Amino acid sequence: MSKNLTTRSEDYSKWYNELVVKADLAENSGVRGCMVIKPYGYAIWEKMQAELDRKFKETGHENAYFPLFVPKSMFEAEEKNAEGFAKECAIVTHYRLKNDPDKPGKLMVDPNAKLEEELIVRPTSEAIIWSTYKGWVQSYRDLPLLINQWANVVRWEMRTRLFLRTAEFLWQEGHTAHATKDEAIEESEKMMNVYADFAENFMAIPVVKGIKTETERFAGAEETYCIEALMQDGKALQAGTSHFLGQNFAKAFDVKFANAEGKQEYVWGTSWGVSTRLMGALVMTHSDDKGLVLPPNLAPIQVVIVPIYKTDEQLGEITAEVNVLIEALKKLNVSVKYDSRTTQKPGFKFAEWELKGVPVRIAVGPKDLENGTFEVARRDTLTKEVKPKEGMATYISDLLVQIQEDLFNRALNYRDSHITEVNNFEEFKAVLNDKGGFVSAHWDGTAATEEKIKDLTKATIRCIPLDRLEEAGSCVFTGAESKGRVLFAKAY
RNA sequence: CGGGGUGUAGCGUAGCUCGGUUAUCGCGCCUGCUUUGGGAGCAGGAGGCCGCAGGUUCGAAUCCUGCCACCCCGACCA
Repeated sequence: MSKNLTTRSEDYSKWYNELVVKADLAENSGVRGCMVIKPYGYAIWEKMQAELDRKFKETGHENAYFPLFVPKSMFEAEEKNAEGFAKECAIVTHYRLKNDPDKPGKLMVDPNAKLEEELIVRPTSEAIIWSTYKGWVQSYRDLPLLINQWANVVRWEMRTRLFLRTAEFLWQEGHTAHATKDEAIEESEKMMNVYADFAENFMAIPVVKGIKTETERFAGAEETYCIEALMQDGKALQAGTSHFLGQNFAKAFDVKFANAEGKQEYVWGTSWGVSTRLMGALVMTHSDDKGLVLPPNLAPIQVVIVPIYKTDEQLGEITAEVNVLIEALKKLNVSVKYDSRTTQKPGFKFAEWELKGVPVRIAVGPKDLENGTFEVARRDTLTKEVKPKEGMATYISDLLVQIQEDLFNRALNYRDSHITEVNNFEEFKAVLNDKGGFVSAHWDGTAATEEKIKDLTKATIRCIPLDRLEEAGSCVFTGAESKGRVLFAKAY
């Protein structure tokens, strides 16, 4: 395996390869850039799912499921969208194998089982969902339609990258239909905000909210809202998108409704999604050279307790003490694991749980039994302190809150100190190469300039920040008139 | 698809230029004893179609041909 995700470390490839495999996060299956997500990694994904699902329900959405296969004719109905994804589709052309007469024991595609019409393995589900919506919407009373789907999708990328760009990935995709343009725009913005809140408060990943330029916009959308995060190596990562689709899909799939006056109108649409890519963002935002660092809100195991003992008798005493603490922690909804394995030594366990990113480790040994204490270690700061056992559960519970906050603030400081305003192209290139991060610069608003800058520097416009100052300026590249600064960066 | 590289035990590797006993070393794994407050030590042990298929040769991990897979750099992209 090769270098995949990065931290601050310059020599990241080696430790990360170790990490991914040993941390049980995932292993590259080696099949067309697909990814096996191992149990520990999947537990993280499940926590993300649960939190997102809660937020979606809270904002009035329901889950549903649509087919994996999309008939080609249906796929191509919305032309821009189809064109945008055409180059990365897996296609089903046959439905049967048969014994190969030339190679005993081997199978071959049965040429007689060719499909009349090819099936596209969904790279995204707009087509199949909008073709379904046609039958679900007749009246303004049927609107809005607020649906989310948890699914896998396939995008046959030429080059893949663990977590960030795998051929198959897991995601959620929301698809909504509305009676008015304003309502649809409001929905897209709302979901962008849901994502931003999730990234920042749950994953402790600070993000910039913004809109994409026309070049970077989702194929088939009128406007793409996004959240952009900054990784520890200075590269940007698109962490989530929310699209205002206008009436493009409604027109392509003929989704109309009768308004209160009985007049037929096309509905207005949105779609929005986040994927397992967020797990890559998680690693690249918080991890260090000892392995993962998980924010407490996201950690499947928040606290691990490691006993240190010489005899079975000691272990018994320690376990009795630990059980009291575990009960108290559980009452405070802290997820705790007692690592009582007799097959590994304490030092080994310390290293292993650090690799897995467990936020807090508690060690208990004979000394602690004697003194009535526990040793508490933080994963994020790698600091240790000895604390009295009285009030330990509450202390830990508060500490988890503190760690969550500290992780976010640390990432935020890093991000904020890596947004650099530049006013000429020399400076632009220098900052990009020497410092990295976001470069905030004036842009003349043309795709041509965006393209040229990309060719010269590999930096793209990550977004036009929603909170940007509207000010007159001159484009960093052409000197032409600009209405405000945009964020450039090299991106994943 | 273009350019470069690599395939040897679960993982990481030496050997290949210049063919020659039983394929090297480390990690991991198994057994035993001693250990246990930061990835233990010693002793013993198991584990290999040397990517696949042909060819050259008395003899191939090594030379030749073809194929396959993976990685890196580009183009593409969440």
